[in-house]
Amino acid sequence: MLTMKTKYALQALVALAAHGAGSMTGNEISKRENVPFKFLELIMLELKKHGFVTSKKGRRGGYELARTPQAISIGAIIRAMEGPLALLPCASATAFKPCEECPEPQTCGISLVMREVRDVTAGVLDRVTLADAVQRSMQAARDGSSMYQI
Amino acid sequence: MLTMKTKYALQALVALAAHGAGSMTGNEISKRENVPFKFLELIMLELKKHGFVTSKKGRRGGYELARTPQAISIGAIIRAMEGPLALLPCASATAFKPCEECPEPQTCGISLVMREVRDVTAGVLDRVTLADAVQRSMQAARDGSSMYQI
DNA sequence: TAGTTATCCTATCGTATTAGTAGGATAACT
DNA sequence: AGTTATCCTACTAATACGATAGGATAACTA
Repeated sequence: MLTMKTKYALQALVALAAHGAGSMTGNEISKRENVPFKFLELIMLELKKHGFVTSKKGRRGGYELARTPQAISIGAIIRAMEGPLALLPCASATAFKPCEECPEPQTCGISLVMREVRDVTAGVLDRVTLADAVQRSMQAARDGSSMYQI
Repeated sequence: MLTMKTKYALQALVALAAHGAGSMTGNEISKRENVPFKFLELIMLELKKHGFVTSKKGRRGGYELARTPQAISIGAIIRAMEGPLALLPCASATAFKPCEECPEPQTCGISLVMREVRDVTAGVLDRVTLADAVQRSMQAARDGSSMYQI
């Protein structure tokens, strides 16, 4: 399970992506996404340090995506906030660490299974971007509302 | 990331599967898998309550798989020890729970992405069994040793 | 039947993480 | 100068994690 921090980060970035060009203030994001304002501030700070957003202080300030929504993958966000995607350190591509109790890390069956899980997980998360998330959301809204339009 | 408890549980069950027919004592599993004995006891108790192993007390006692290794999936073990496989409650098939802050849970882009991740993750973990893990391990050992036999 | 061996069960504990909250410093705009 | 927004550090209550401890109970053996 993802932490609330990571979930809020995803919500904030998707909100910025959906908002299009221009910036949003912390207050706007907080209200739109129902995220506690002061907590959101910490998260935006972290997102800025990781290079996902830029910010401007003072009047007419706010946050903006540092890159296009097509260039930011969900996987990159989760990795930055949460750490590796893999279920075990010995199955991680980006942060591999053998289990010290494992006599044969190369032939450990559990590790082999977890590497397969990691590959399919990363396969989705590194391919899907903020733009995709926004688009899927709009598509689902269209599909849902069409039920009542027939 | 899985907790140590879940990882130890997987190690213990794979050890039992690899051991074949008959039982292993907590001591044997603990030594073979380098898991602290008293911690392992708690884990085996939990695995028993979840129906993965049976146990016998006293001399010639020990733990045994309750079903064949082919009939126990890695996913079932992880779910029992750790909870749902999904990254968010709103993306879980077995423990779905909408985000209370989400105005439109059906059309949330993040949720849609996470449901896709859940599906591919469960696709692997619910398909792969203890028997598969043991077999993959043996296969990897063969492949590895053959490098030195050419 | 006494002793040994193994699981069963409850309690405890130090550390780290999580999910925030608080309060002021700093920068930018009017 | 005043307002508005981000920046930064510190703090905190609650929970989870990774064990450890100690005795109760059941089963087998001599």
